[in-house]
Amino acid sequence: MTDSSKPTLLVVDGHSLAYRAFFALPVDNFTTKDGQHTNGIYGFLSMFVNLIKAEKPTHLAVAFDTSRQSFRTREYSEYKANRSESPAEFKGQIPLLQECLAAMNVTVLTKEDVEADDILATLATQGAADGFDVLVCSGDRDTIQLVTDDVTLLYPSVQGVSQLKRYTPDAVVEKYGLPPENYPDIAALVGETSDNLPGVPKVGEKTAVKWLTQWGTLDALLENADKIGGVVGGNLRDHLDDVRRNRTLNRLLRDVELPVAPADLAVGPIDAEAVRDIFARLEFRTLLPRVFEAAGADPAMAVETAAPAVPAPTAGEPDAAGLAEWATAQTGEVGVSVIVAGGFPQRIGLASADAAVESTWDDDVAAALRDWLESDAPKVLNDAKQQVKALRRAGIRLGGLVFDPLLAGWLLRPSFPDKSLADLVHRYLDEKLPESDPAQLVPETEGATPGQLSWFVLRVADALRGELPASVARVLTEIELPTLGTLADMELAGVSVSHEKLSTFSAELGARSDDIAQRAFATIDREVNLGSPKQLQEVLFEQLQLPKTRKTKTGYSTDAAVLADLQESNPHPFLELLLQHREATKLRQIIESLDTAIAADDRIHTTYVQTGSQTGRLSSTDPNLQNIPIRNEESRRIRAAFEVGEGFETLLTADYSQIEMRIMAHLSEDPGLIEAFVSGEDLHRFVGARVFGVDPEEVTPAMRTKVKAMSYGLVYGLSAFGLSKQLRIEQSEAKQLMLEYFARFGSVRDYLRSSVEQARIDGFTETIFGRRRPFPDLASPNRVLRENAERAALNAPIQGSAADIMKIALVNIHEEFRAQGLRSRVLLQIHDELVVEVSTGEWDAAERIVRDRMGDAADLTVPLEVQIGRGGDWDVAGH
DNA sequence: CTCGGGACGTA
DNA sequence: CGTACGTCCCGAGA
Repeated sequence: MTDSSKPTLLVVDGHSLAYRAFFALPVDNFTTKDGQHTNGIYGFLSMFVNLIKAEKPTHLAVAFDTSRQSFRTREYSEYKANRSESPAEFKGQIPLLQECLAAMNVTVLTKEDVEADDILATLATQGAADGFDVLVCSGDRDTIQLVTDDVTLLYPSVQGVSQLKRYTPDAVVEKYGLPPENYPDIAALVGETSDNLPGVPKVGEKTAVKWLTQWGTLDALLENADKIGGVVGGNLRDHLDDVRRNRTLNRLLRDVELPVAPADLAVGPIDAEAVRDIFARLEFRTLLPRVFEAAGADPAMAVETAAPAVPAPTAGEPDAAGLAEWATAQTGEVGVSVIVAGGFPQRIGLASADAAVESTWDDDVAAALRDWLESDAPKVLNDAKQQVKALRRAGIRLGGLVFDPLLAGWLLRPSFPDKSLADLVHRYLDEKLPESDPAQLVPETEGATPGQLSWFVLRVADALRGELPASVARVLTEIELPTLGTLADMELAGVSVSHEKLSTFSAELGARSDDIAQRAFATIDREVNLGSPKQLQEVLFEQLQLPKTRKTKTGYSTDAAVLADLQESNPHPFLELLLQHREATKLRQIIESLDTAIAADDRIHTTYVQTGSQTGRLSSTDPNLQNIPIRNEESRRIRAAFEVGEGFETLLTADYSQIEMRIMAHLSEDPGLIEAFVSGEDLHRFVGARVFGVDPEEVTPAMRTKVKAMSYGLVYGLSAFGLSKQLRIEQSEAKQLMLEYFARFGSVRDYLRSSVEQARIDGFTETIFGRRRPFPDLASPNRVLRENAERAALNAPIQGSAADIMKIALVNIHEEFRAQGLRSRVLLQIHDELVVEVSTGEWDAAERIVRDRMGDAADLTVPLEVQIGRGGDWDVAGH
């Protein structure tokens, strides 16, 4: 037991423990979707938090080796020379582990020319002298020499890093028969295979201990080596130098110069935001609460963030007139927070830099504030869309929205969208937003009031503005904020969907999938759950003995591509039926989820997540209307259920043709590609003619398919391997195709190469309009990670520019419809397509506006071509 | 009950 | 060994 009155210093050898974890944990279970291996990090941290929870250290440090070179390798070049190079998969984890520790506010120590254990020895020695109870945690047996009454060693057992054995002086004596300070003598005699330090042949621990007990010290033993008989005595005499060398090398340095003393290592509060970020990157989920728990278990490690330096102003509660008076008197920006309940405003709070007011929302407040809310007076709202929607339901169209911290935060860091004001307050103000605990009936802490929220919103906005590069600030002001208002209207409008059409189709599919299932069961003489990949694997690979397919984390793949391959090589009726069953049930699921999403107004109101992608695209949820099937004839019946609403004349669909290839032509300035688009010829026919050296009319469908796949693949960073797989052609042919392609469109290759190179230099990519996306992994030593980043970086400016263009077009169309007093409205955006509900008599005007505003949304070196369709439902309109 | 994985729909 | 998303179901673990 440690003396509870003394502070406890815990020092850990990060390298050796992470290395053990690396081999103990299966890498398959610890790889991020990007391919970063995390088993060493996970295993170390898991052990580490358990250790903190159990030992509750007051002071803490983790030491790492800097390299394999140290003073020991200089003294004895063979030192550790038998160790194979540690795998690259492990090395790449060390910087990330150090990042985790930094986020947890744990001091990380390294020093050139010494090993981690020397740092531990130094800290342990100083700590004991300074009155600490010291815990040393290392996987290197040499640290046994550090054990004293004040220093306890925690050593991982053979079971792995989760079990730690405690070495006190008594425990050392019990295990080795000698006190800790003699352990290096034993080790010097026996040798240490893992350090490539050979000892005396045939001498093990037993003999070493016997000798040392007999002679008292190693020196005495070595001096009297000639008195020892037998073969082992001879061996000892032959290896005296080895033993002396071993003893020199296994003595840990206790006087390494360090930038810190034990007292400087006091455990501090963890940086909750940073921990969340790095853990999210590493895809650690279960570990996150454990870290917080371990941190919370000790007040010294508690997650705490400073209270605001200046407390939030107490919000006044004037009456409706007073509220309006306060608002109109403001000359600067005003923070606004509308508390929404059931889709309508419930409370509203306003704040300036030093004052706040708030009120419950009622008709009087709405009437009093309407003019100001609708005016251009500058306002800042966080996550404004839902508040804008609530106000519109209450008959007020918010004006003067100049900033939204949530959007700004996403533009700065699209890979970690901060989800709430609290996240933003923490990250950008380093303060804690007062929040009441919803789990408590009577909350201990008061949450911020609407007026105070608004005050925080304003301050976060200021902090964010300071970080936004000018080009990104323009994207916010000119693209994102106007888009926000447009999306609010689109969501409120919703799209009319026929319950009848859906339910008829669903019933058909239900009957069909049951029938298919029965027939499938008949072919294998038993019933299984066709929706269970696990049960399917049993059927396919055990019962039917089909050849094993692509490996997955949990076994072998049974996806559609794999099943199609199997059907070709090993035909079996079950395979075809399974595919049909998948198709029918998938469609049915989509239909059912759409059906349940139809609201009381017979329309579906999706939610567009403006911060939902890393490239600048929107995403759509509850339900997702951006993935409604279209690829086969039957699935289009789903689109047919999306109808023009009552009181409107028709649906209009408008989509950009080949917008990404056009952006590629613009960015690469490739003369051939530009000519293709300017000529107005079918793109793939034109490209095919160039690549295959024939006239455009001689391009066969097969040739067209190939160049089409090639062109689209370019935008994604497709390899020859991928191209060959997709086209089911030889890799050599795919390679040849790429060579021919680039021979004719060389600037495309130049552009793609240089854009990734520029991103490597800048650390980010940029769209035509200045939207940025950071790519830290372009510099990663991990090849998988780096190459993934390269493909994403290749794609980001193209996909992102397309997203920018569509947003600009969408906003312009929406605003022109309103400016011209049309009832027609945009309902849906599906990345490069818009669905518009056209009011009676407005077709010509609407069609012209859509075509023009999509066509002139960006000024590229190639024209933006738009295809328009018309019909009473989405299926017809989309043709 | 939550969570990860597999599968699959779209651009 | 092709970018960007969201949703469903299953099965494992709490």
